[in-house]
Amino acid sequence: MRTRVTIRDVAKKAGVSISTVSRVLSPQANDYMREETRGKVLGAIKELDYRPDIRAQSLRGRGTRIVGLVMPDALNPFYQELAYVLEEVCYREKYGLLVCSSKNSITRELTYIDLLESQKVDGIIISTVGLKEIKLNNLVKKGIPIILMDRDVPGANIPVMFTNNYLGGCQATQHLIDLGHKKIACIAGSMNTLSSINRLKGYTDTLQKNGLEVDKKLIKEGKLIYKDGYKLMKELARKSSDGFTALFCLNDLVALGAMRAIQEDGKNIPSDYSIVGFDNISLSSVSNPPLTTIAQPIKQIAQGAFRTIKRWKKQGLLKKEHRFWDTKLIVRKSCKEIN
Amino acid sequence: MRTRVTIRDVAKKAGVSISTVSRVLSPQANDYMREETRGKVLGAIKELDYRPDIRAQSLRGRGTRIVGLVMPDALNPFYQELAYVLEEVCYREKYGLLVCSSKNSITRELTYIDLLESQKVDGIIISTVGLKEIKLNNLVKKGIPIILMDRDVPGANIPVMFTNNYLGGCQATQHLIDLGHKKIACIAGSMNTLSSINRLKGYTDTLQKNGLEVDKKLIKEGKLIYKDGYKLMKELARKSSDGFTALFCLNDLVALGAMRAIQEDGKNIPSDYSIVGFDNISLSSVSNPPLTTIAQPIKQIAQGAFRTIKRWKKQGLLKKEHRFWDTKLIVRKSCKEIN
DNA sequence: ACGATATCTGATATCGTTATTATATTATGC
DNA sequence: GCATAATATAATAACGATATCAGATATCGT
Repeated sequence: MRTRVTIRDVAKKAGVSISTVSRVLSPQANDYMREETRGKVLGAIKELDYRPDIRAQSLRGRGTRIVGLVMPDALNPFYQELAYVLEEVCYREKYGLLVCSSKNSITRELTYIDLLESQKVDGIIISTVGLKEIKLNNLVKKGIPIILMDRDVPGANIPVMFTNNYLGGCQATQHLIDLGHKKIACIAGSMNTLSSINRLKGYTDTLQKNGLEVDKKLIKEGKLIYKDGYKLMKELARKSSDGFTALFCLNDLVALGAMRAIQEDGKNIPSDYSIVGFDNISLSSVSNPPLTTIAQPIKQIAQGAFRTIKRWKKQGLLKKEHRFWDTKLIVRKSCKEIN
Repeated sequence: MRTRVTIRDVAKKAGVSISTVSRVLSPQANDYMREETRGKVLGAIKELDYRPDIRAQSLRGRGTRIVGLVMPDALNPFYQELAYVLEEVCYREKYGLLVCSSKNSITRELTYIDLLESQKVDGIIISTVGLKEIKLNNLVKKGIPIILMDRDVPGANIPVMFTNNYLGGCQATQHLIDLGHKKIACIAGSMNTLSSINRLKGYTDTLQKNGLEVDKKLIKEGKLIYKDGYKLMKELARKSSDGFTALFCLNDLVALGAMRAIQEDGKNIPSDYSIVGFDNISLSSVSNPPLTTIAQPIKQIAQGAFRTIKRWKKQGLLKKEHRFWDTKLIVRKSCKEIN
């Protein structure tokens, strides 16, 4: 087993000093070098198939070229797709992405933060379950850029990337109203996250703005998973006396669960119920019928988070940076006009 | 902005030398230490909220505690679930998982290998698109454990973790035969991967073993994605003169696409067609009807790969290690007995 | 009380790189 | 031809940790 190739081996083979090799690897300002020397070095690098050791580089003040992504639920297609686009962003800049799922456990989240801290990652992007202000500020003090997604932590001076969930809730509801629906039910998340609260507020505000009544009986709370969508839709349908004709689901998974429940009962979508989801997960475009939904700006969030990290590393944290990106209505086949 | 906390700061605060701190951090054999001293050090560590720098540790010969996962398609639920269980395995051992999706591009794959090499990861787990023997052996010579999944590369002395795809094909087909089906169609992948070939071979062999004819017209090839499942099922149904009653799909995504096509044509599952998929992705348990499928041993693959890496690092590569794990039939509601 | 051994801690070289500083070589101006 | 500047390379000290070796103190037997 040949041993590891280091900058020393390259220098030896090229017949120059390690400084010269380093100069080829990472040129400084005002660095002169003969083309011939540079050629010799590049030749040796190629011949030995040498790769600089990022750990060693980073010890000398360069970054580790790793960012950590901490998400609460790696089985949720929305986060999977977020991870996917973030990976793409990282790839383009030759960064590695370390994915961590906290599984909604605070302990796990903290353990992962520890790990990322030890790895001295260049930044952490997190949709946090339970990080507190002090912990966050400590991380910042230690020089680790950290970006929040979707959830702000009051008192912490940390950038946050937000989806404009309120707008999404409005868009979904308005779409249904525009199609003539007057009784619109809603399957919501448990009301402990800001994103759920804002989507629901978009829903209720839009109803009221259009002179429609908000009927508490038509709002069901649960976890934003397939199973709960199924279960809660069954509950809603049981009291069909309420006679709603449309349904806004706080995410696509829930919408798909609800669709399943509806179809199981022999009803049709969109003839009997119009449905709008949220997230625009890839599944929603191949469901039966394809689901009308609200697309989250995941590309913008991923790019925004990554760029903020790079800027932060370079120039320090400038000011509290809260960024909102707008959602977009994606019309497919799960809604129908009525009168 | 407070600067980074290092072992030096801890030593200073505890009033000991950095050697002593290091001894607390990573005890050697025959290391003695007074409880009092150890306590002082631990106190200082806690007070300063110190985390050892893995980069520096790894420079001194310890690992980086990172493994890289390279997969061809991060949008395929099967790989997503594989990544999920692998992350769990890593988490338990306090390793980080760097996920890389090659998107079926050889260039991307190579770029990622470069990145992982530079990061000096402790191991690479890869379902490769196009790595060649030389490249692999070079990695090994450089001391980077690499584990293949699903695809062997002839000539390379690299451990491979296999799903027993042949068995899976047999189990699926036998299940349908046991239910009385005589004409069983198959939607296969494009025949350039070993796993597809073996699943299909399981299918044909099992048909023959049971005295049934292999009808080429009932075998459709395509990509193993939802869309192709939909499309190919439509093609199969068009020539309904062939009169098949059951369908084996080479993965669940394809099966779900086929189900959609069947239901769109007003037919029922399992009354009109019995269907078996492959992979047991989480989606398959919530489809309508829930899909009978073949579960891949992803936990075993993930654990096997990880453990092999650790063993390799410790003891070197012992011998060519090809491991097969068996699939398992998961019976749900997409198949029906006929006579 | 002395040396031998056991127990505890510190000084230092090292890992693979880069940044700073120093040194060597060539070119330029007068 | 000689000082000066411009160009090109090398020597060396860090970065943050660990492992080796050496030094200091405590314990013990005789």
